[in-house]
Amino acid sequence: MTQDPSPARVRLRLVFSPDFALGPGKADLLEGIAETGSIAAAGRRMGMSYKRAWSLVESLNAAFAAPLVARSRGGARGGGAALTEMGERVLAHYRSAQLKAATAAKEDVESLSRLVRIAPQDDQAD
Amino acid sequence: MTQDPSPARVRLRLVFSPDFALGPGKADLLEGIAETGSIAAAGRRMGMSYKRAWSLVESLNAAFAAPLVARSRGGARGGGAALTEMGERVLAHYRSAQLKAATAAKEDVESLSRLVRIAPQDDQAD
DNA sequence: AGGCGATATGTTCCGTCAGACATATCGACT
DNA sequence: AGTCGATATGTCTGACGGAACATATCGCCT
Repeated sequence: MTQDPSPARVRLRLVFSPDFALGPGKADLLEGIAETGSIAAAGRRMGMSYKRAWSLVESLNAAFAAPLVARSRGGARGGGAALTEMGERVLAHYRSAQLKAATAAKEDVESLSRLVRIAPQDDQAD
Repeated sequence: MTQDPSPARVRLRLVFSPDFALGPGKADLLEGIAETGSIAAAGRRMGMSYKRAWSLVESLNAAFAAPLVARSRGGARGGGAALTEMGERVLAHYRSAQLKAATAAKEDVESLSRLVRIAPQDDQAD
């Protein structure tokens, strides 16, 4: 009883300035880069064009005190990208914030989900 | 010391389905309707076209088990709109979720804000 | 009856953003 | 030297969304 089919996903967006915000998109991209070691691969994995992935990395690197993603060109396997220490820290903090926020809001979100007409959701797009 | 100029605003977006989500925009609109008693006035107040405000109300009313906004046409002052009991509940739950989430994520968000290059923000648009 | 002010709804137009293509460049390795 | 695979960057075009504009409708009040 009291089934919880899908209490709605909670998306957290941190708005630092009118020109820069950190949300699920950039966070997932950072995670993808950490795991694949490549901007292109991370982008492909989440169905994003290389161009878009690259521009997101640009804005991330420009927004923080130090670059989050270290890129290298050429070489044996063409090149690659990896998170810097700063990148790891930013990602970790975002994930932490996300988890804490979702946990804290859980009660209210579940209440809201019960008021929604239906709410069928399958994949976790974006 | 340790001034907290602007630890970034936390925006909460509740995604119920691929077709419907509840975020700051709709929440503020609901609040505006509750305060002004009019869709048009609420829209104007937040620099939004009447058409857009109206369509947001449409989607809100369609998404929940019962309408959130009761509208009336004609009459002494032309008509108006007000939140239903369901509307009040939804708004209250969203505000509560927002507050709890922001509080829970405060630590991490402040840490992130300290890592950002600058972060000047003035008004609270959108 | 006519006016007023707000809801209701359609149409048109335009700026923006994202995707698709197209290259250029780099550097270790064979 | 040439290949390979990834980063780096520019151009163009189509789709989407929002703004602007235009009406229609409703119902209390004067």
